[in-house]
Amino acid sequence: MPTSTVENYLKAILVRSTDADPVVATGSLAEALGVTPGTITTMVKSMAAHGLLEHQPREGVRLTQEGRAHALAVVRKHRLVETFLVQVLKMDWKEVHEEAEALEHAISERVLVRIDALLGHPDSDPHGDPIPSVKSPMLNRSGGASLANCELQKPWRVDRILDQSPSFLGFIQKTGLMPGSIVKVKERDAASGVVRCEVRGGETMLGTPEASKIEVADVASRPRPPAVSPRR
Amino acid sequence: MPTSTVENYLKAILVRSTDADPVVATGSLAEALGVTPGTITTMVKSMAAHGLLEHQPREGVRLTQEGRAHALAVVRKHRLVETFLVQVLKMDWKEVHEEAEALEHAISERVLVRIDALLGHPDSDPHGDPIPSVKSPMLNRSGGASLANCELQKPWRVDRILDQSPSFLGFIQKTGLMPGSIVKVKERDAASGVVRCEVRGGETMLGTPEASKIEVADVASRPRPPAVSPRR
DNA sequence: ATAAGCTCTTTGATGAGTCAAAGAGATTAT
DNA sequence: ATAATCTCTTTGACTCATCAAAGAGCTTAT
Repeated sequence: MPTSTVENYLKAILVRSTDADPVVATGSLAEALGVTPGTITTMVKSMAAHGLLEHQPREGVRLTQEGRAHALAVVRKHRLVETFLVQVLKMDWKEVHEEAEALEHAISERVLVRIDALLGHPDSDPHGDPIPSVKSPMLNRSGGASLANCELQKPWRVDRILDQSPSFLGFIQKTGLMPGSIVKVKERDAASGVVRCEVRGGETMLGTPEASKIEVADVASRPRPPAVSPRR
Repeated sequence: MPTSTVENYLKAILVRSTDADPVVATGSLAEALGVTPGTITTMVKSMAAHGLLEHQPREGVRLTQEGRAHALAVVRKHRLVETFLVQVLKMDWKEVHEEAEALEHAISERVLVRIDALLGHPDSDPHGDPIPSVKSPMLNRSGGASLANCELQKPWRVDRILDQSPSFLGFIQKTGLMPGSIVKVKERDAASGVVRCEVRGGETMLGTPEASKIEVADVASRPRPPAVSPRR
Protein backbone atom coordinates (compact mmCIF):
# COMPACT_ATOMS: atom_id res chain seq x y z
CA MET A 1 0.00 0.00 0.00
CA PRO A 2 1.30 3.44 -0.90
CA THR A 3 1.86 5.84 1.97
CA SER A 4 -0.32 8.90 2.27
CA THR A 5 2.55 10.99 0.94
CA VAL A 6 2.68 8.89 -2.20
CA GLU A 7 -1.10 9.17 -2.52
CA ASN A 8 -0.80 12.93 -2.45
CA TYR A 9 1.81 12.81 -5.19
CA LEU A 10 -0.44 10.59 -7.29
CA LYS A 11 -3.37 12.93 -6.84
CA ALA A 12 -1.31 15.97 -7.74
CA ILE A 13 -0.11 14.29 -10.93
CA LEU A 14 -3.56 13.07 -11.90
CA VAL A 15 -5.27 16.43 -11.68
CA ARG A 16 -2.46 18.04 -13.66
CA SER A 17 -2.43 15.60 -16.53
CA THR A 18 -4.80 15.79 -19.47
CA ASP A 19 -5.61 13.41 -22.28
CA ALA A 20 -3.87 15.76 -24.66
CA ASP A 21 -0.73 15.95 -22.54
CA PRO A 22 -0.47 13.32 -19.83
CA VAL A 23 3.09 14.33 -18.95
CA VAL A 24 3.42 16.55 -15.90
CA ALA A 25 6.52 18.63 -15.20
CA THR A 26 8.15 17.88 -11.89
CA GLY A 27 8.45 21.60 -11.20
CA SER A 28 4.69 22.04 -11.11
CA LEU A 29 4.49 19.21 -8.60
CA ALA A 30 7.09 20.83 -6.39
CA GLU A 31 5.02 23.97 -6.30
CA ALA A 32 1.72 22.15 -5.82
CA LEU A 33 3.00 19.95 -3.02
CA GLY A 34 5.07 22.63 -1.34
CA VAL A 35 8.36 20.77 -1.42
CA THR A 36 11.69 21.47 -3.08
CA PRO A 37 12.44 20.24 -6.62
CA GLY A 38 15.01 17.81 -5.27
CA THR A 39 12.40 16.12 -3.14
CA ILE A 40 10.19 15.60 -6.16
CA THR A 41 13.02 14.02 -8.12
CA THR A 42 13.74 11.61 -5.28
CA MET A 43 10.14 10.64 -4.71
CA VAL A 44 9.38 10.32 -8.38
CA LYS A 45 12.27 7.94 -8.86
CA SER A 46 11.05 5.73 -6.07
CA MET A 47 7.48 5.82 -7.36
CA ALA A 48 8.76 4.88 -10.82
CA ALA A 49 10.60 1.96 -9.25
CA HIS A 50 7.28 0.86 -7.75
CA GLY A 51 5.55 1.00 -11.11
CA LEU A 52 3.26 3.91 -10.29
CA LEU A 53 4.61 6.20 -12.98
CA GLU A 54 7.19 6.67 -15.70
CA HIS A 55 9.82 9.30 -15.32
CA GLN A 56 11.58 10.91 -18.25
CA PRO A 57 14.40 12.89 -16.65
CA ARG A 58 14.12 16.60 -17.47
CA GLU A 59 10.86 15.88 -19.26
CA GLY A 60 8.29 14.98 -16.69
CA VAL A 61 6.24 12.23 -15.27
CA ARG A 62 3.31 10.13 -16.51
CA LEU A 63 1.11 7.83 -14.46
CA THR A 64 1.04 4.15 -15.33
CA GLN A 65 -2.23 2.26 -15.49
CA GLU A 66 -1.73 1.25 -11.89
CA GLY A 67 -0.74 4.72 -10.73
CA ARG A 68 -3.73 6.25 -12.43
CA ALA A 69 -6.11 3.72 -10.92
CA HIS A 70 -4.79 4.42 -7.48
CA ALA A 71 -4.93 8.17 -7.98
CA LEU A 72 -8.54 7.94 -9.11
CA ALA A 73 -9.38 5.90 -6.04
CA VAL A 74 -7.92 8.60 -3.81
CA VAL A 75 -9.80 11.36 -5.60
CA ARG A 76 -12.98 9.31 -5.32
CA LYS A 77 -12.46 8.96 -1.58
CA HIS A 78 -11.78 12.64 -1.20
CA ARG A 79 -14.90 13.74 -3.04
CA LEU A 80 -17.22 11.21 -1.44
CA VAL A 81 -15.94 12.21 1.97
CA GLU A 82 -16.52 15.87 1.20
CA THR A 83 -20.06 15.14 0.10
CA PHE A 84 -20.64 13.05 3.20
CA LEU A 85 -19.35 15.76 5.52
CA VAL A 86 -21.67 18.33 3.98
CA GLN A 87 -24.78 16.23 3.56
CA VAL A 88 -24.75 13.92 6.55
CA LEU A 89 -22.69 15.77 9.13
CA LYS A 90 -23.95 19.16 7.92
CA MET A 91 -20.52 20.66 7.97
CA ASP A 92 -19.62 23.96 6.47
CA TRP A 93 -18.94 23.92 2.76
CA LYS A 94 -15.69 25.82 3.20
CA GLU A 95 -14.23 23.48 5.80
CA VAL A 96 -14.69 20.10 4.21
CA HIS A 97 -11.81 20.22 1.76
CA GLU A 98 -9.15 20.21 4.45
CA GLU A 99 -11.00 17.60 6.46
CA ALA A 100 -11.22 15.31 3.44
CA GLU A 101 -7.54 15.88 2.76
CA ALA A 102 -6.77 13.95 5.93
CA LEU A 103 -9.58 11.41 5.82
CA GLU A 104 -8.97 10.29 2.24
CA HIS A 105 -5.86 8.46 3.42
CA ALA A 106 -7.43 6.80 6.44
CA ILE A 107 -10.75 5.56 5.14
CA SER A 108 -11.05 1.97 3.97
CA GLU A 109 -12.83 0.69 0.90
CA ARG A 110 -15.39 -0.95 3.15
CA VAL A 111 -16.33 2.32 4.80
CA LEU A 112 -16.35 4.11 1.47
CA VAL A 113 -18.86 1.68 0.04
CA ARG A 114 -21.23 2.43 2.92
CA ILE A 115 -20.85 6.16 2.53
CA ASP A 116 -21.43 5.94 -1.20
CA ALA A 117 -24.63 3.97 -0.65
CA LEU A 118 -25.84 6.28 2.12
CA LEU A 119 -25.40 9.25 -0.23
CA GLY A 120 -27.17 7.46 -3.09
CA HIS A 121 -24.11 7.14 -5.33
CA PRO A 122 -23.64 10.82 -6.08
CA ASP A 123 -21.68 11.76 -9.16
CA SER A 124 -20.39 15.12 -8.09
CA ASP A 125 -19.27 16.65 -4.83
CA PRO A 126 -20.48 19.88 -3.20
CA HIS A 127 -18.08 21.95 -5.28
CA GLY A 128 -19.35 20.42 -8.50
CA ASP A 129 -16.25 18.25 -9.00
CA PRO A 130 -17.11 14.90 -10.57
CA ILE A 131 -16.72 11.80 -8.41
CA PRO A 132 -14.85 9.17 -10.40
CA SER A 133 -16.15 5.63 -10.23
CA VAL A 134 -15.54 2.31 -11.94
CA LYS A 135 -18.22 3.10 -14.50
CA SER A 136 -17.26 6.71 -15.12
CA PRO A 137 -13.57 7.17 -14.47
CA MET A 138 -13.58 10.46 -16.33
CA LEU A 139 -11.85 13.48 -14.95
CA ASN A 140 -10.72 16.88 -16.12
CA ARG A 141 -13.61 16.88 -18.54
CA SER A 142 -14.00 20.56 -17.96
CA GLY A 143 -12.46 22.92 -20.49
CA GLY A 144 -16.00 24.23 -20.75
CA ALA A 145 -17.29 27.70 -20.21
CA SER A 146 -16.54 29.79 -17.17
CA LEU A 147 -17.62 33.22 -16.02
CA ALA A 148 -14.44 34.46 -17.68
CA ASN A 149 -15.43 33.40 -21.20
CA CYS A 150 -19.14 32.53 -21.41
CA GLU A 151 -21.56 34.47 -23.55
CA LEU A 152 -22.75 37.77 -22.05
CA GLN A 153 -26.32 38.64 -21.07
CA LYS A 154 -27.36 35.00 -21.14
CA PRO A 155 -28.32 32.95 -18.09
CA TRP A 156 -25.94 30.13 -17.17
CA ARG A 157 -25.98 27.57 -14.40
CA VAL A 158 -22.94 27.36 -12.11
CA ASP A 159 -21.55 23.87 -12.46
CA ARG A 160 -18.28 23.68 -10.65
CA ILE A 161 -15.94 25.70 -8.45
CA LEU A 162 -12.29 25.11 -9.24
CA ASP A 163 -10.77 26.52 -6.04
CA GLN A 164 -11.23 24.84 -2.67
CA SER A 165 -9.71 27.51 -0.48
CA PRO A 166 -12.01 28.47 2.40
CA SER A 167 -11.72 32.16 1.57
CA PHE A 168 -12.80 31.68 -2.04
CA LEU A 169 -15.59 29.30 -1.08
CA GLY A 170 -16.72 31.80 1.52
CA PHE A 171 -17.00 34.43 -1.19
CA ILE A 172 -18.94 32.04 -3.42
CA GLN A 173 -21.33 31.23 -0.62
CA LYS A 174 -21.82 34.84 0.36
CA THR A 175 -22.64 35.91 -3.18
CA GLY A 176 -24.79 32.86 -3.95
CA LEU A 177 -22.59 31.61 -6.79
CA MET A 178 -22.77 28.01 -5.60
CA PRO A 179 -23.19 25.09 -8.01
CA GLY A 180 -26.72 24.98 -9.34
CA SER A 181 -27.44 28.69 -9.12
CA ILE A 182 -28.24 30.80 -12.16
CA VAL A 183 -25.92 33.62 -13.18
CA LYS A 184 -25.71 36.14 -15.98
CA VAL A 185 -22.55 38.02 -16.95
CA LYS A 186 -23.41 41.64 -17.58
CA GLU A 187 -20.04 42.93 -18.61
CA ARG A 188 -16.36 42.15 -18.81
CA ASP A 189 -13.89 44.98 -18.70
CA ALA A 190 -10.59 43.83 -20.13
CA ALA A 191 -8.78 46.97 -19.06
CA SER A 192 -9.72 46.76 -15.40
CA GLY A 193 -9.98 42.97 -15.38
CA VAL A 194 -13.35 43.10 -13.68
CA VAL A 195 -16.26 40.77 -14.44
CA ARG A 196 -19.64 42.08 -13.44
CA CYS A 197 -22.46 39.59 -13.11
CA GLU A 198 -25.96 39.20 -11.86
CA VAL A 199 -26.89 36.48 -9.45
CA ARG A 200 -29.80 36.02 -7.05
CA GLY A 201 -31.16 39.36 -8.24
CA GLY A 202 -28.06 41.18 -7.02
CA GLU A 203 -24.89 42.25 -8.72
CA THR A 204 -21.45 40.84 -8.00
CA MET A 205 -18.03 41.80 -9.30
CA LEU A 206 -15.00 39.61 -9.47
CA GLY A 207 -11.58 39.53 -11.12
CA THR A 208 -10.86 37.63 -14.30
CA PRO A 209 -8.70 34.86 -12.72
CA GLU A 210 -11.42 34.32 -10.14
CA ALA A 211 -14.14 34.28 -12.80
CA SER A 212 -12.30 31.54 -14.66
CA LYS A 213 -12.53 29.35 -11.56
CA ILE A 214 -16.32 29.33 -11.78
CA GLU A 215 -17.41 26.95 -14.49
CA VAL A 216 -20.88 27.23 -15.95
CA ALA A 217 -23.11 25.12 -18.18
CA ASP A 218 -26.16 25.77 -20.29
CA VAL A 219 -29.25 26.12 -18.14
CA ALA A 220 -30.97 23.58 -20.38
CA SER A 221 -28.34 20.89 -19.87
CA ARG A 222 -28.81 18.12 -17.37
CA PRO A 223 -28.01 19.69 -14.02
CA ARG A 224 -25.67 18.00 -11.61
CA PRO A 225 -27.50 16.55 -8.63
CA PRO A 226 -27.97 19.15 -5.93
CA ALA A 227 -25.18 19.43 -3.41
CA VAL A 228 -27.60 19.24 -0.52
CA SER A 229 -30.20 16.51 -0.63
CA PRO A 230 -31.76 14.21 1.94
CA ARG A 231 -30.02 10.97 2.61
CA ARG A 232 -31.62 7.61 1.94
CA MET B 1 0.62 17.77 17.30
CA PRO B 2 1.77 14.27 18.18
CA THR B 3 2.15 11.88 15.27
CA SER B 4 -0.20 8.93 14.99
CA THR B 5 2.59 6.69 16.24
CA VAL B 6 2.89 8.77 19.38
CA GLU B 7 -0.90 8.69 19.77
CA ASN B 8 -0.81 4.92 19.68
CA TYR B 9 1.86 4.86 22.36
CA LEU B 10 -0.23 7.19 24.51
CA LYS B 11 -3.31 5.03 24.11
CA ALA B 12 -1.40 1.85 24.94
CA ILE B 13 -0.04 3.43 28.10
CA LEU B 14 -3.40 4.84 29.15
CA VAL B 15 -5.30 1.60 28.94
CA ARG B 16 -2.55 -0.20 30.84
CA SER B 17 -2.32 2.21 33.74
CA THR B 18 -4.65 2.11 36.72
CA ASP B 19 -5.30 4.51 39.57
CA ALA B 20 -3.64 2.01 41.88
CA ASP B 21 -0.56 1.69 39.68
CA PRO B 22 -0.19 4.32 37.01
CA VAL B 23 3.29 3.11 36.07
CA VAL B 24 3.44 0.91 32.98
CA ALA B 25 6.42 -1.33 32.22
CA THR B 26 8.03 -0.65 28.86
CA GLY B 27 8.09 -4.38 28.15
CA SER B 28 4.31 -4.59 28.12
CA LEU B 29 4.24 -1.72 25.65
CA ALA B 30 6.70 -3.49 23.37
CA GLU B 31 4.43 -6.48 23.28
CA ALA B 32 1.25 -4.48 22.88
CA LEU B 33 2.61 -2.32 20.08
CA GLY B 34 4.47 -5.08 18.33
CA VAL B 35 7.88 -3.41 18.39
CA THR B 36 11.18 -4.34 19.98
CA PRO B 37 12.08 -3.20 23.51
CA GLY B 38 14.78 -0.92 22.13
CA THR B 39 12.23 0.96 20.07
CA ILE B 40 10.11 1.58 23.14
CA THR B 41 13.05 2.97 25.06
CA THR B 42 13.85 5.37 22.22
CA MET B 43 10.28 6.54 21.72
CA VAL B 44 9.64 6.85 25.43
CA LYS B 45 12.66 9.08 25.86
CA SER B 46 11.51 11.37 23.11
CA MET B 47 7.97 11.46 24.48
CA ALA B 48 9.36 12.30 27.91
CA ALA B 49 11.34 15.14 26.33
CA HIS B 50 8.06 16.43 24.90
CA GLY B 51 6.40 16.37 28.31
CA LEU B 52 3.92 13.61 27.50
CA LEU B 53 5.18 11.20 30.14
CA GLU B 54 7.77 10.56 32.83
CA HIS B 55 10.25 7.78 32.36
CA GLN B 56 11.95 6.04 35.27
CA PRO B 57 14.62 3.90 33.59
CA ARG B 58 14.15 0.22 34.38
CA GLU B 59 10.96 1.09 36.22
CA GLY B 60 8.40 2.18 33.71
CA VAL B 61 6.50 5.09 32.37
CA ARG B 62 3.72 7.31 33.66
CA LEU B 63 1.63 9.77 31.67
CA THR B 64 1.79 13.43 32.59
CA GLN B 65 -1.36 15.51 32.83
CA GLU B 66 -0.89 16.52 29.22
CA GLY B 67 -0.13 13.02 28.00
CA ARG B 68 -3.17 11.65 29.74
CA ALA B 69 -5.41 14.33 28.31
CA HIS B 70 -4.21 13.58 24.83
CA ALA B 71 -4.56 9.85 25.30
CA LEU B 72 -8.13 10.28 26.51
CA ALA B 73 -8.90 12.40 23.47
CA VAL B 74 -7.65 9.64 21.19
CA VAL B 75 -9.65 6.97 23.00
CA ARG B 76 -12.71 9.18 22.80
CA LYS B 77 -12.25 9.52 19.05
CA HIS B 78 -11.77 5.82 18.64
CA ARG B 79 -14.92 4.89 20.52
CA LEU B 80 -17.12 7.55 18.99
CA VAL B 81 -15.96 6.51 15.55
CA GLU B 82 -16.74 2.87 16.31
CA THR B 83 -20.20 3.79 17.48
CA PHE B 84 -20.74 5.90 14.41
CA LEU B 85 -19.62 3.14 12.07
CA VAL B 86 -22.05 0.69 13.62
CA GLN B 87 -25.05 2.96 14.12
CA VAL B 88 -24.93 5.27 11.13
CA LEU B 89 -23.02 3.32 8.51
CA LYS B 90 -24.46 -0.01 9.72
CA MET B 91 -21.11 -1.68 9.63
CA ASP B 92 -20.35 -5.05 11.10
CA TRP B 93 -19.59 -5.04 14.79
CA LYS B 94 -16.46 -7.12 14.30
CA GLU B 95 -14.94 -4.85 11.67
CA VAL B 96 -15.19 -1.47 13.26
CA HIS B 97 -12.28 -1.74 15.65
CA GLU B 98 -9.67 -1.87 12.93
CA GLU B 99 -11.41 0.83 10.95
CA ALA B 100 -11.46 3.13 13.97
CA GLU B 101 -7.81 2.35 14.59
CA ALA B 102 -6.99 4.27 11.41
CA LEU B 103 -9.66 6.95 11.56
CA GLU B 104 -8.92 8.03 15.13
CA HIS B 105 -5.73 9.70 13.90
CA ALA B 106 -7.27 11.43 10.91
CA ILE B 107 -10.48 12.86 12.27
CA SER B 108 -10.57 16.45 13.45
CA GLU B 109 -12.21 17.83 16.55
CA ARG B 110 -14.72 19.62 14.36
CA VAL B 111 -15.87 16.40 12.73
CA LEU B 112 -15.93 14.61 16.06
CA VAL B 113 -18.27 17.18 17.54
CA ARG B 114 -20.74 16.55 14.71
CA ILE B 115 -20.55 12.81 15.08
CA ASP B 116 -21.04 13.04 18.82
CA ALA B 117 -24.13 15.19 18.33
CA LEU B 118 -25.52 12.94 15.59
CA LEU B 119 -25.21 9.97 17.93
CA GLY B 120 -26.84 11.81 20.81
CA HIS B 121 -23.71 11.98 22.99
CA PRO B 122 -23.43 8.27 23.74
CA ASP B 123 -21.46 7.22 26.79
CA SER B 124 -20.37 3.80 25.67
CA ASP B 125 -19.39 2.21 22.39
CA PRO B 126 -20.81 -0.93 20.77
CA HIS B 127 -18.50 -3.15 22.81
CA GLY B 128 -19.61 -1.57 26.05
CA ASP B 129 -16.41 0.43 26.48
CA PRO B 130 -17.05 3.81 28.10
CA ILE B 131 -16.52 6.90 25.94
CA PRO B 132 -14.47 9.40 27.91
CA SER B 133 -15.59 13.02 27.78
CA VAL B 134 -14.77 16.28 29.48
CA LYS B 135 -17.42 15.65 32.11
CA SER B 136 -16.65 11.99 32.71
CA PRO B 137 -13.00 11.31 31.95
CA MET B 138 -13.14 8.01 33.80
CA LEU B 139 -11.63 4.91 32.37
CA ASN B 140 -10.64 1.46 33.50
CA ARG B 141 -13.48 1.61 35.97
CA SER B 142 -14.10 -2.05 35.41
CA GLY B 143 -12.65 -4.50 37.93
CA GLY B 144 -16.25 -5.60 38.21
CA ALA B 145 -17.76 -8.98 37.70
CA SER B 146 -17.20 -11.10 34.65
CA LEU B 147 -18.47 -14.46 33.50
CA ALA B 148 -15.33 -15.88 35.11
CA ASN B 149 -16.21 -14.76 38.63
CA CYS B 150 -19.86 -13.70 38.91
CA GLU B 151 -22.36 -15.51 41.09
CA LEU B 152 -23.77 -18.74 39.59
CA GLN B 153 -27.40 -19.38 38.64
CA LYS B 154 -28.21 -15.70 38.75
CA PRO B 155 -29.11 -13.60 35.75
CA TRP B 156 -26.59 -10.93 34.78
CA ARG B 157 -26.52 -8.35 32.03
CA VAL B 158 -23.51 -8.30 29.70
CA ASP B 159 -21.93 -4.88 30.05
CA ARG B 160 -18.67 -4.86 28.17
CA ILE B 161 -16.50 -7.00 25.92
CA LEU B 162 -12.80 -6.61 26.65
CA ASP B 163 -11.43 -8.08 23.43
CA GLN B 164 -11.84 -6.37 20.08
CA SER B 165 -10.51 -9.10 17.84
CA PRO B 166 -12.91 -9.93 15.00
CA SER B 167 -12.80 -13.63 15.81
CA PHE B 168 -13.79 -13.11 19.43
CA LEU B 169 -16.45 -10.58 18.53
CA GLY B 170 -17.76 -13.01 15.95
CA PHE B 171 -18.16 -15.63 18.64
CA ILE B 172 -19.91 -13.13 20.91
CA GLN B 173 -22.29 -12.19 18.15
CA LYS B 174 -23.00 -15.75 17.17
CA THR B 175 -23.83 -16.80 20.72
CA GLY B 176 -25.79 -13.65 21.55
CA LEU B 177 -23.48 -12.53 24.33
CA MET B 178 -23.47 -8.91 23.16
CA PRO B 179 -23.69 -5.99 25.59
CA GLY B 180 -27.20 -5.70 26.97
CA SER B 181 -28.12 -9.36 26.77
CA ILE B 182 -29.00 -11.43 29.82
CA VAL B 183 -26.82 -14.36 30.79
CA LYS B 184 -26.71 -16.90 33.59
CA VAL B 185 -23.65 -18.96 34.49
CA LYS B 186 -24.70 -22.54 35.11
CA GLU B 187 -21.39 -24.04 36.09
CA ARG B 188 -17.68 -23.43 36.23
CA ASP B 189 -15.36 -26.40 36.09
CA ALA B 190 -11.95 -25.43 37.46
CA ALA B 191 -10.35 -28.66 36.36
CA SER B 192 -11.35 -28.39 32.71
CA GLY B 193 -11.36 -24.59 32.70
CA VAL B 194 -14.78 -24.54 31.07
CA VAL B 195 -17.52 -22.04 31.87
CA ARG B 196 -21.00 -23.17 30.92
CA CYS B 197 -23.69 -20.54 30.63
CA GLU B 198 -27.19 -19.96 29.45
CA VAL B 199 -28.00 -17.17 27.06
CA ARG B 200 -30.94 -16.55 24.72
CA GLY B 201 -32.45 -19.81 25.90
CA GLY B 202 -29.48 -21.79 24.63
CA GLU B 203 -26.33 -23.01 26.27
CA THR B 204 -22.81 -21.80 25.52
CA MET B 205 -19.45 -22.97 26.76
CA LEU B 206 -16.30 -20.94 26.88
CA GLY B 207 -12.87 -21.06 28.48
CA THR B 208 -11.99 -19.20 31.65
CA PRO B 209 -9.71 -16.55 30.06
CA GLU B 210 -12.44 -15.88 27.51
CA ALA B 211 -15.10 -15.71 30.21
CA SER B 212 -13.09 -13.07 32.05
CA LYS B 213 -13.23 -10.86 28.98
CA ILE B 214 -17.01 -10.63 29.25
CA GLU B 215 -17.93 -8.19 31.98
CA VAL B 216 -21.39 -8.28 33.51
CA ALA B 217 -23.47 -6.06 35.76
CA ASP B 218 -26.52 -6.55 37.93
CA VAL B 219 -29.66 -6.71 35.83
CA ALA B 220 -31.19 -4.08 38.10
CA SER B 221 -28.41 -1.54 37.56
CA ARG B 222 -28.77 1.26 35.06
CA PRO B 223 -28.10 -0.35 31.72
CA ARG B 224 -25.70 1.20 29.27
CA PRO B 225 -27.50 2.73 26.32
CA PRO B 226 -28.14 0.18 23.62
CA ALA B 227 -25.41 -0.23 21.05
CA VAL B 228 -27.88 0.01 18.23
CA SER B 229 -30.33 2.86 18.37
CA PRO B 230 -31.76 5.26 15.82
CA ARG B 231 -29.81 8.40 15.15
CA ARG B 232 -31.20 11.80 15.93
C1' DA C 1 27.53 30.53 -31.13
C1' DT C 2 28.41 31.68 -26.73
C1' DA C 3 26.64 33.30 -22.50
C1' DA C 4 22.81 33.76 -19.37
C1' DG C 5 19.08 31.84 -17.24
C1' DC C 6 15.74 28.20 -16.09
C1' DT C 7 14.69 23.89 -14.62
C1' DC C 8 15.78 19.58 -13.05
C1' DT C 9 19.07 16.24 -10.73
C1' DT C 10 22.68 15.04 -7.44
C1' DT C 11 24.74 14.99 -3.10
C1' DG C 12 25.09 15.22 1.80
C1' DA C 13 22.42 15.85 5.93
C1' DT C 14 18.41 15.58 9.10
C1' DG C 15 14.41 13.68 12.07
C1' DA C 16 11.09 10.00 12.87
C1' DG C 17 10.46 5.31 13.65
C1' DT C 18 12.20 1.07 13.45
C1' DC C 19 15.39 -3.45 14.11
C1' DA C 20 19.22 -6.55 15.64
C1' DA C 21 22.59 -7.39 18.60
C1' DA C 22 25.31 -6.35 22.46
C1' DG C 23 25.60 -4.57 27.12
C1' DA C 24 23.96 -3.19 31.90
C1' DG C 25 20.79 -3.70 36.09
C1' DA C 26 17.85 -6.11 38.82
C1' DT C 27 15.79 -10.45 40.46
C1' DT C 28 15.75 -15.23 41.50
C1' DA C 29 17.78 -19.63 42.32
C1' DT C 30 21.08 -22.51 44.17
C1' DA D 1 26.99 -14.92 47.65
C1' DT D 2 27.54 -16.10 43.26
C1' DA D 3 25.52 -17.51 39.07
C1' DA D 4 21.72 -17.68 36.01
C1' DT D 5 17.98 -15.26 34.15
C1' DC D 6 15.07 -11.65 32.83
C1' DT D 7 14.23 -7.08 31.53
C1' DC D 8 15.58 -2.85 29.92
C1' DT D 9 19.02 0.32 27.54
C1' DT D 10 22.61 1.35 24.21
C1' DT D 11 24.61 1.32 19.80
C1' DG D 12 24.86 1.13 14.90
C1' DA D 13 22.20 0.70 10.92
C1' DC D 14 18.21 1.25 7.83
C1' DT D 15 13.91 3.46 5.34
C1' DC D 16 11.01 7.36 4.33
C1' DA D 17 10.41 12.06 3.38
C1' DT D 18 12.43 16.06 3.48
C1' DC D 19 15.96 20.36 2.73
C1' DA D 20 19.93 23.19 1.12
C1' DA D 21 23.28 23.80 -1.92
C1' DA D 22 25.88 22.55 -5.79
C1' DG D 23 25.95 20.75 -10.47
C1' DA D 24 24.17 19.42 -15.17
C1' DG D 25 21.20 20.01 -19.31
C1' DC D 26 18.14 22.75 -22.16
C1' DT D 27 16.38 27.10 -23.93
C1' DT D 28 16.55 31.63 -24.98
C1' DA D 29 18.97 36.13 -25.81
C1' DT D 30 22.35 38.57 -27.73
